[in-house]
Amino acid sequence: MILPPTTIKELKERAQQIAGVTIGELANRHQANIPDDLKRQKGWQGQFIESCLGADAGNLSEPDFSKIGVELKTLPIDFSGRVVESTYISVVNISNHQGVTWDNCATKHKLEHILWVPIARNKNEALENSRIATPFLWQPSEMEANQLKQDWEEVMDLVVLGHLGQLNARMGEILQVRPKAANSRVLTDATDSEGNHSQTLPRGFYMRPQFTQGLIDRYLKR
DNA sequence: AGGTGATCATTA
DNA sequence: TAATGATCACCT
Repeated sequence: MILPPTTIKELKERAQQIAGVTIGELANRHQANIPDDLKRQKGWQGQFIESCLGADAGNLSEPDFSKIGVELKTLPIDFSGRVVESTYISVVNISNHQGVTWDNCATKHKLEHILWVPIARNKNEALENSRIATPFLWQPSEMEANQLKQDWEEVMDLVVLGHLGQLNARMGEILQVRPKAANSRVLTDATDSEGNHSQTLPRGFYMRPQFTQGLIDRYLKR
């Protein structure tokens, strides 16, 4: 176990130490085994980087580095710097949203300060050849923060009104809503538009690749 | 069951 | 081929 960083500076220094390193080299340093692929261990890279940097929030709905309020996100890119996937942020609270506002929700807290760890890989190439690019700390600008809030509130307004059928992945400029469950048969409790109990597929908030591509372009390129 | 970490796989 | 919908592993 690696102790959690107690300052932003300490986290920065740790992040800098993995810049440019391949997953294979990092696994050697930590005497960790690398899976053959991610088909059955989709979160392996993210959890591996977490353990390397000392994330301590476990599966609490709080930022990974609890003492300094920083969330860690690995960001898959290809070797030309293209973002290849969306970024999961948090669950959409469908069944227990009473009293939850943008300002007190876990989604906002996670988005307030993120350490992005871009990891480049070629599809169909061994995971050990993935290479960590330069990690960077990011905080939303005022405009970005406003847009994030708007995206979140549009979704939660539908949830509060019980208009769950209107939730879809086309909503949202930065954040979108997509299924987040073990499979499509999983159900979570909900309330429909007439106030009756119902059930629906659990959803999560994801950052659109177009947005994270903008971050990569800003931070990783000149 | 519902969070965390996400990527896979099919559709449009 | 980008985007949507589906899925996998681990943890509490």
